[in-house]
Amino acid sequence: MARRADHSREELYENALQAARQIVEADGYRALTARNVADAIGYSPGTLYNVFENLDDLIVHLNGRTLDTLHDRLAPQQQAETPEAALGKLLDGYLGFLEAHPNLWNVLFEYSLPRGQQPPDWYTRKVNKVLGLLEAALSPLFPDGDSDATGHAARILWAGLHGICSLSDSGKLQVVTTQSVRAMAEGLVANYVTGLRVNLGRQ
Amino acid sequence: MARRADHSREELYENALQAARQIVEADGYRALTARNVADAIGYSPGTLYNVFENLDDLIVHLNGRTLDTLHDRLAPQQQAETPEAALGKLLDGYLGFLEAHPNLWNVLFEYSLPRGQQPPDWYTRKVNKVLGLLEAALSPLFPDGDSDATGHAARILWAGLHGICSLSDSGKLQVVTTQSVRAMAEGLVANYVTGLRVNLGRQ
DNA sequence: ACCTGAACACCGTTCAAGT
DNA sequence: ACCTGAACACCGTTCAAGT
Repeated sequence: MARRADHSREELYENALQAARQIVEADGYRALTARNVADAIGYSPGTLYNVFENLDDLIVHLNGRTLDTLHDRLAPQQQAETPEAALGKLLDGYLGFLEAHPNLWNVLFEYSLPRGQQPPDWYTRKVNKVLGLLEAALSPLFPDGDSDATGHAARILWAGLHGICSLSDSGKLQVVTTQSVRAMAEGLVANYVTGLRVNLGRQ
Repeated sequence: MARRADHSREELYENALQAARQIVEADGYRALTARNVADAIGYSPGTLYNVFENLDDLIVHLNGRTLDTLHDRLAPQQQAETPEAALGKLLDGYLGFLEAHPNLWNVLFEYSLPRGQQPPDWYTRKVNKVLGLLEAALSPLFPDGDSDATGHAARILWAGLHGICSLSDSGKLQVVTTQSVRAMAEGLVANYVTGLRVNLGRQ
């Protein structure tokens, strides 16, 4: 067999990522296998390893695109009078994204690189870009422009919200509470921000 | 081949769960396979399906034991003057458990039942028992004895802390922050509890 | 140079066949 | 009644062989 060159390397990359996305959206994370992606683009499994290092690498690229999509959805809703209002908009956008693309969100967070392995720099940059939106919303609470403290608070709040969303996604929340994800997220944000206001004013 | 009856059904159950625990502690979640457990107890894979419904069922039983261990570690440290002090002790205990048994903790939270499937009642009761410790710590903040509100707050805080621990466990936190898990958890608890105090007093 | 497809070393789960 | 072990339908990944 051999060299078909029906598609350039770039076309293969593009087709594979689009197929991966469709497979995930349609059938979830578990259906995202090398064989399924290869089938969908009409190539053998081996060919994928010509374009991607391995399946992990393909998933990181898919998740990179998901981060871009998420950022583009959240970025426009940035102007708001108060941190509370800005966070409310971001939360709406985030939960809206989760509802629109539950399986993509699931891969984004349920997948993790093998222990000890780090994502590429361009990937980390995309994560920080999304986190930047949260920092911008929180920054008025830190009037001395303490960007370190703002960044820390943003990451704590992000991680906290992630806990709510991920426990809900995996079904672990429904069995111990009747609260909705939205109610819990709003409860967390409201009290955390009040706490920040009070404790920052105090010092 | 055939009936050995070297071990009763109860002994097989016990041996399998102990082997599962050892495999997880030594080599992590991924090493927990039916074949590995069967090997470890000296039986064939098929025998496991005589004792457990399937591998999911075995994992739920393992996680049930982990929940018991966690509860027994957290329960003794219950008397404290303030909610803040009580939460500090619980947090210490929880992070201590995580450090002592990272792989068991990982299975407890990374594993989830197939979509739509619910854990057995006895399992949910164990989860709620641990959550009860958190409720007890928070309850002084709700002087009118509003157990619904206490339960909601406990579950929000628990989910938030879970987000921090799980993002850290999967390596997603280290690449975007230099904060320690403990610092983030303390930051979340401190501000959330301050927020609760202020917002509950206000209404 | 590129692609194939068989191969390797694994999975969870089932079940006919044995004692 | 209990246990085995081969079998089925899958995995990710590699690589000799082909064009």
